[in-house]
Amino acid sequence: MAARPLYPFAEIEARARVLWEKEELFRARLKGPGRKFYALMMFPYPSGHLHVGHGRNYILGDALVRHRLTRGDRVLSPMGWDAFGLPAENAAIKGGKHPRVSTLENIARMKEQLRRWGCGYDWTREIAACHPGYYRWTQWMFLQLFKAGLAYRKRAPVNWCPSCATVLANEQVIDGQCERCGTEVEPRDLEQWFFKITAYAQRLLDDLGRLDRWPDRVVAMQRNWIGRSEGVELDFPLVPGAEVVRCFTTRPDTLYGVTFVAMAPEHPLLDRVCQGSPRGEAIRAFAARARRQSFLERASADAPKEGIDTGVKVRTPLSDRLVPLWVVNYVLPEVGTGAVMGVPAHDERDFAFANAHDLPVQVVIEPPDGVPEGGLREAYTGPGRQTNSGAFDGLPSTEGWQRIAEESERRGVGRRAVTYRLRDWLISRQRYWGAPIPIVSCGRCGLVPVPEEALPVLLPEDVEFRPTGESPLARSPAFVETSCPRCGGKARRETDTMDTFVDSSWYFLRYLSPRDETRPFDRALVERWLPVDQYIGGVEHAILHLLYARFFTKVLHDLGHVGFDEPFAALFTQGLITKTAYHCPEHGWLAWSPALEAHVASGSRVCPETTHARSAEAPPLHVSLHKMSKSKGNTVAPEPLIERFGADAVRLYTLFVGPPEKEAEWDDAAIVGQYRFLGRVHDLVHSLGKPAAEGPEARSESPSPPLEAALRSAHAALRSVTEDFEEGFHFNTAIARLHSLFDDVGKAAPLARTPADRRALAEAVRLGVQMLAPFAPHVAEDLWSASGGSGSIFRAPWPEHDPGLAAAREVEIVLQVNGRVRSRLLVPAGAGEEEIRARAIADERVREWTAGKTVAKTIVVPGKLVNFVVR
RNA sequence: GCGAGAGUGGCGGAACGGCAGACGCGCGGGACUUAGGAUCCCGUGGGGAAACCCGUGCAGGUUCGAGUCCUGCCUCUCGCACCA
Repeated sequence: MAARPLYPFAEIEARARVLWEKEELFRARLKGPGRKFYALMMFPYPSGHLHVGHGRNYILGDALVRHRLTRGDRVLSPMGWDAFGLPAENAAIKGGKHPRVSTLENIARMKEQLRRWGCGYDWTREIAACHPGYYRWTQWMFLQLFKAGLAYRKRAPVNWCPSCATVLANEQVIDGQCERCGTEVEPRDLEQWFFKITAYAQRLLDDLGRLDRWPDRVVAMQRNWIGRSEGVELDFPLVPGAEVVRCFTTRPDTLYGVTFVAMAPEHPLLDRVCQGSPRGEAIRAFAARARRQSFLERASADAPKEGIDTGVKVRTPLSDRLVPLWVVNYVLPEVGTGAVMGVPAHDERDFAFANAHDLPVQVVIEPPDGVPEGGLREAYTGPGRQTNSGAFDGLPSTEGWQRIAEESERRGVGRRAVTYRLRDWLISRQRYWGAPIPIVSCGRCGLVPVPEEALPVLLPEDVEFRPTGESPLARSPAFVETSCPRCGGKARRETDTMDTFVDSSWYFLRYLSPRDETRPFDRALVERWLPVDQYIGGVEHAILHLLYARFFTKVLHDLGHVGFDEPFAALFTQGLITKTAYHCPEHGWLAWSPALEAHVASGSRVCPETTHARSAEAPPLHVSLHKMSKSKGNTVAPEPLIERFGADAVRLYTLFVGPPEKEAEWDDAAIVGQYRFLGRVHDLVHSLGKPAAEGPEARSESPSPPLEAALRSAHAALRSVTEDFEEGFHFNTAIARLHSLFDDVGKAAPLARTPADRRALAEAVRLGVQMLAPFAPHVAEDLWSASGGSGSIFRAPWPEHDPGLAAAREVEIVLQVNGRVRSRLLVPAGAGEEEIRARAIADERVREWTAGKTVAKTIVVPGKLVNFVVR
């Protein structure tokens, strides 16, 4: 039974939507007077339904955009769809619809959701990554990188997800599992396409320093991810032999402590080593076994450190000793040079390995407390004085570091080097629903790029979606068989598609000219509108998407396509919305339902899925907070809430739930508070109606104290709410102020008697409604016209606060004795120190507390407090 | 281990070094109702009859005054991680 609504939000919201559409409120004016403001919200993947967690992003951005509109800025707030990707294809495999069909349906549904939330965009600029008019230019981007030598193909050990039947980028592997389906990832050697993002590692790192309007957290994560380390490459010659094993180290100061050298089982010198060793076969067998382990297994901290002594020796540079060469599982081919020098005394891993395999420990950095009796019990990794280090003895290790690096360079046995953790970006996917890589493979000409004028390379419609490890495109002869653009001979198309992160690495450029069929973007417009003034999105994209978009922008800059090299001037990452999720060891994640919630609230920890007799021993429910996700069944759909409380109340609650950069726990029940508030405001403003025409006395006379107080409250609120829009976006406190303001106004309203009173009241109401508008835009339109405003409230300029009114007329001074509040005093706002002191001393309560004691000191903070220090 | 952040009522959360707990939920009481899980009003950190006292993860420190600043811990969250 639907209770009668507190106010007719359904009609009000429908009317407001019509007004905004008629007014074309969000239509961007790309040229003309006024400051430009490019507000960008990360475009969503069209999964089918937005939940309230997504809403936080869009509502925050919408409030910001609406505020900017009232500031007279030329706002560009576009929206689009990150529409390629695995889920649509997986759905097709399950026997459903073609990915194109399901994607378009999802887009339509989600667009309507955004509309119902009241989020406004310039829909004339809508883009979808799966549209040929878009992916044509994604392919164009690929060609630019290819021509610049930044896209290349190579056989490489890659992360393979057996369930999704595709390779994954390093970034898509979480704890050794596929980020999408959770299946354990396997290592495989495959021909793959890469973007050479490592060529930009240093610049991506350096330019982080310019991103002063990005969250520190995100900058730190990117820095971490790029993972620069400075060190020295040292050459260890095989003895006998001409080859050298090259080791990268960040601790050249420990060179004299090397007691073995360890290399990865994938190391290119492995064959050569096996030939020179009587144990060749055993080494080969060990290496083959180690290679089958996943990188995760080998790289995890508690994995057993296995290795085999090759019997081959290498000569250490400078220190000139013969040490054994080992092949070990814990050295990875992709890191550094794929070989490390082993210094058990000063490296924890080497210490553990040396202990397990009886290798000597040679101390070369003196710990501050000396070496304990009986040798080191653990590796000493701190700084100290060089010892047992030949000519370098006695130096502090920091200096030893430099001197050994210099000496190795001078003798040609080493060189300073920088390595990065960042790997090249693997962009090929053996899947259908993505942009085809625009390359043709010709027996005579090799890999030939598709000419730009021949783009797009269209995705064929009729393919089978069974995942086999090969792209579905490979099974479409009409797609595969083609002619070489260079020699005209028979050729085959590349059948892999691009990682969807490629699509999203440049979309912010396309919004400026979304329908342009002649070029990817309009340079003149892009130069005028980029970088994005405010980017808003989830912190989950702190590394991947943002790093790739920065990379693309730098590449486009270097190739002369744009004049800037950072795409996003300011970034705001909002915190996740979490909700309690229920998990049962037997039944997995249980979909949330009111019944389940009640079940758990009743104190039961027994899984409700188990209804039969043995339910007493049924597995218990685990209840914990989780990010909203479909797989955990704890998503909250906005529709029922909008139905019951209206979009404005849901918006207010979403913003009110906590500071936007922090995680917040969703609670449906708490929305009612915002709903009640809006109901009160609605009734209040409608009961006051339109202000009558003022006589001259309304201006000249001053309002009575309660009305003046309400007006002062409005101006004070305006000052602080305006500040919230300038930085931080802490709309939770802004909304709290509006609660208080309308409370004050509601109490003062019945006391209005004179024309001056009514004028003050009308102004307080008008300011309150204007401040409310960005957060609760629909009802604000209604209140605007009910209180005499004309046209859309978003066409009215954001008000300026009156500093005289925003400051209180009287202030309360706290009177302390020894730091404890004992009394209070009301003084005029501008009261000076002497006046306050005199009145404070005269205060009766103060006299009681200071009686018989000596006042040692009196602190007076005008406008704040007086503190008497007594003994 | 490295990096970032957070610990405040029953809950979400407020507090330029200056009245701790704004605002909201919940809860208690009342009003209005045939009725209420609607709405409105009042109350709501703990102790105490009161005066007052105690309270912001723990231990110190600076200060007239510390949730806030400093030192050292503890716990939790997030990111990275045998990274050579």
